[in-house]
Amino acid sequence: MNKADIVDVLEDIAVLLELKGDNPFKIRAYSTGARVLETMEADLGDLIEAGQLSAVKGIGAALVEKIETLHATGELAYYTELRGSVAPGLIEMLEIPGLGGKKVKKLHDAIGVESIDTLKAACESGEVEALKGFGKKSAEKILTGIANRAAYAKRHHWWTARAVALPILEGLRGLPQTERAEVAGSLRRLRETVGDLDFIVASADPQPVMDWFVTQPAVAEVTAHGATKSSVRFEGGLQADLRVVPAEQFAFALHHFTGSKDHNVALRQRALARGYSLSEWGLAKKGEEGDLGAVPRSEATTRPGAERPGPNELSAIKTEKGLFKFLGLAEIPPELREGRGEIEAAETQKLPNLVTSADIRGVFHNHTIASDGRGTIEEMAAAAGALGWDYLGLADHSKASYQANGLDDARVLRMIESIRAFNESGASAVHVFSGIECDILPDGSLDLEESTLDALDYAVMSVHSSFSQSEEEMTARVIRAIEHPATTMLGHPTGRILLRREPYKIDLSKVIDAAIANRVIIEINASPRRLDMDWRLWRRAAERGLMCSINPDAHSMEGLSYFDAGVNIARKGWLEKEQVLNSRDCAGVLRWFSQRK
DNA sequence: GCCGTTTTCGGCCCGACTGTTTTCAGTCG
Repeated sequence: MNKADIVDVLEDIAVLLELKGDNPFKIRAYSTGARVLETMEADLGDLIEAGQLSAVKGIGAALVEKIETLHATGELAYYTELRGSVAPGLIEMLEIPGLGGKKVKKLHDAIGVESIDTLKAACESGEVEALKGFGKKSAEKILTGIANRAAYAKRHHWWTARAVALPILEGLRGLPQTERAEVAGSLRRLRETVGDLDFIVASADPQPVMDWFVTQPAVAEVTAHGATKSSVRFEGGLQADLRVVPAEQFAFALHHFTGSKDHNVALRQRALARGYSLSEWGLAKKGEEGDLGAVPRSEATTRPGAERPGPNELSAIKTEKGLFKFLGLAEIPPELREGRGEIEAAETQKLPNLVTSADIRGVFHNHTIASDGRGTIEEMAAAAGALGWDYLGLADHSKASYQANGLDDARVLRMIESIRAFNESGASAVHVFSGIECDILPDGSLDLEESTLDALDYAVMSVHSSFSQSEEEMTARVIRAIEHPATTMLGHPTGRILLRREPYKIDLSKVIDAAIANRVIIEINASPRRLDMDWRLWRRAAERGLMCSINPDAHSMEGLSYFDAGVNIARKGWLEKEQVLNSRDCAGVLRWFSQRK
């Protein structure tokens, strides 16, 4: 069994234990183990062979044994028994807001609820509200939760979430009571999809801010409305939390709610090692004798032996940068806070100098009316000029993409001529490169004649068919295309459509090796629905010499702006300017193209 | 179940909010 499947089993075990009402810390140990395994860079097989799995922090003797058994046999008696002892319908009940392991267990044990259907019936018959610990409101809330289950569980593309968040953020900043306002969470960390929005506001007068937030026209439902925290759900299902804090706590709250959880845990451990307890409230010095962690701050200050950082020490921390500095770290950009080595890098001044949108001088993978785009050469070039770019690459589909009106060899040659004429007309300061998005056919051969490909400035090779090939077939198919001398870059290497279509099966580590060996670029397809290749793979691949191109896959003039989403992914992948081809000027790009040929 | 400059037991992040209670448990992030 591979690593990803083992991660799933460990997560499953945690959920099942929760439903059985097991020790919460044991449950956490399984969740932690799953996360540690998932984010681990080393190869699991190698680690097991070397007997080093137990050296990984968070994986102890019991997990080592279970992971090794799963890796070797694909089965685990403990897991099988556990699954047999919990009604399968209980698991999905956890998706209903307000229901956790204990309440689900109680519903099951006390009134025999075994599925969402029987739960619905029990709410409607009054059985639930009669249960001790539940009441009329609980039953109503559960029914609402069941009715909206699909919308609640849904994640949203980063691009979409940002469009919802920005007007709210602007509104919050415009309120007279607001001193500072930011959006935190996965949106700020630039994750490819976002589950909910977290707004943090600094204000001495929270109530008007709360009231404004819950009465916005886009709000479909108010799920909490407290003194310092409110939660709403917007049309479309996106949920948002607002927290209002005093100005002196803003940096701590912003950091805390930006996450990720793994990053926060690591940073807290670092603070503890230095004698401080870190929370969204701030930093508190731990007492000399005994731990004051559970004591409210107001009491802690009056307790003998309790020490907090002096006023100078604390008031000096007004920004996240100040917080990191206090802990001996360089400022870690939000998009790197994923618990993947950023703290070690910040400690040793080895954080990357991340590529920015301003570094981008042009983009390569874009379509025109020649295939399935909406703009002409002239219109696309003008749009590129408006973005301040030096050049634009046009790469329409090839003929195998029949549904997209792909170009055959003759049409490609005519397109090259049109682009040459456009460049020579002097009508535009933007230089247009002639390219193609050429289909990789099921056997790994290319969809156009070699002489046609040679006449182009560059070629992007992509898979658009036979997605259901085996991993071996797909990997061999793509590598064959990478080895073709006409190949400049590989387009959307997994074919995934976020929240809609799974990636096809492919061994990307082999693909990356082949790309490096053949000096072929892999793109970050910047379409907000793709963001492929995934950010998690870039750091190691680029360190080993893989070149990136950030490509919006624009099918219209507006689509060019997607490059921003691609820059986000490059930043999450620790990429610097030098590792991104389209941060080079025209001459630099031409040099790369000519060296490949 | 994991961990250890508190090292084989006894902790494990912790505070806000809700709904049910009448002082708190459960959920959530």
